Amino acid sequence: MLRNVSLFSDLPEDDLQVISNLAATRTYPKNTIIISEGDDSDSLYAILSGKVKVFLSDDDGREIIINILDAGQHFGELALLDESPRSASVMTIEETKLAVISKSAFEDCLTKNPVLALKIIRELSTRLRNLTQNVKSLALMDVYGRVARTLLDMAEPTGDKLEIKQKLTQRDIASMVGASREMVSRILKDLSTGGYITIQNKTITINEKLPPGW
Amino acid sequence: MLRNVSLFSDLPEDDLQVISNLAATRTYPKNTIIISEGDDSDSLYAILSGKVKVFLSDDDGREIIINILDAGQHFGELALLDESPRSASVMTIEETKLAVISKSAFEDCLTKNPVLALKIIRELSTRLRNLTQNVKSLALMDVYGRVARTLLDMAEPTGDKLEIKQKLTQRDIASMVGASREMVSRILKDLSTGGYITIQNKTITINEKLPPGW
DNA sequence: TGAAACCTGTGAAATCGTTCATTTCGCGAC
DNA sequence: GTCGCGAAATGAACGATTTCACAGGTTTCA
Repeated sequence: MLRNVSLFSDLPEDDLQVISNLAATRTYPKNTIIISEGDDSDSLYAILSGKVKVFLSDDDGREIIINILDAGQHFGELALLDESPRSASVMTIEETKLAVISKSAFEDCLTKNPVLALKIIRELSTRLRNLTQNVKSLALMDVYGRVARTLLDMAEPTGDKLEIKQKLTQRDIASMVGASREMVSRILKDLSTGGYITIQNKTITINEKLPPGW
Repeated sequence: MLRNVSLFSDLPEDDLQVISNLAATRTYPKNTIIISEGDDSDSLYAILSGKVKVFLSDDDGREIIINILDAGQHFGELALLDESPRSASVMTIEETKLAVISKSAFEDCLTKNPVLALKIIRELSTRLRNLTQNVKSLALMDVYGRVARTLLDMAEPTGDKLEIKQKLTQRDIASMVGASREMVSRILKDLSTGGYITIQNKTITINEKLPPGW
């Protein structure tokens, strides 16, 4: 089952076996915190099923979501690569089954498989790019633009439309773009009445016609 | 001279020699663009002397600075690791001497020195952490807080005070925190009259007494 | 099924930050 | 010295966004 985790997908069978033997499988209910920013734990988690959000929060409980991950993806490798405290928090957003991989097991594997290092580099790179774009839009775009960008980012082609599979509440979107829930409500309404998006049963579809500047 | 670049500091002599031979050394005047976001060039640059800023900008010319680098540091490795277009722009902020290293030379070196891969991973990790913090403050803090955080981040202990070596204009700070120059002006004044910082000859010193919440 | 919890829509007021306009300051070039 | 120019200060107007308040909906789950 670890074979379906992208990070391990082309690892030799025996290494995977080793990891697999050392990994614990656990199931967490919805809304459970797996990692808290600042902790100095050092496990790597692979998502076998379910969904989690990676986020940052301040003392007032305001939060910003920087990623939503699901089956086949993994998280927690950063603390393990550079031995620093957790840089973000992770919480399940539905019941989630995780494989917990210890630092030592992973390190063994890393030294034996140089390919894995490359894969990690590749991955850190894309995360760096995403975060960079995130900084850019937070610093340079208004809320309207950020919502637009986020919707486009999450949309996948389905038929001849772009559709956002993920069911998101306005609160979720607000946390992703760093804005208030009310603002998102008003913007979604604007986009909706403008004919740019269609919302049915919490699923957002982006129509052909795009607002100026998209 | 490449030996002083942190990335290469513990590379075997002969590998360094190879890179050194293949690298071109160039000197750029102040305010020269080395890399533009979106380009698909793929060189790695090591700073031999001088200083550059890594930034993102939008069509209106507004910009956000995500990093300032100087001698011994390097940039441009991302495009080289994952073959994507440049994720940010880089411009000299004073006369700067750079070693330009080709993709192939670097890749050779990377496959021959697994240590280098680890070093890169380590480095990407810290950049990821920094950017993550950046997103956090852009999303959750007000301008006042972001200026404060940025000043603290840049300060180094000198004597019994914290001092910011780097001479920064208000415009620079504004671009680093994603705010208007005027706002920074007002905030610096507040911090100054509050006795929290002292500005002499464009050098900012942070005093013991810290505003609430720091 | 019914209550609690959560999501959504929307107006009005308040707040934060930008933009604009103008003045002043500091400094290097000549 | 002083001219010229970018940097900095500052008030005022404007604009974007948040906050608050409240009124339905919808989902969840005991």
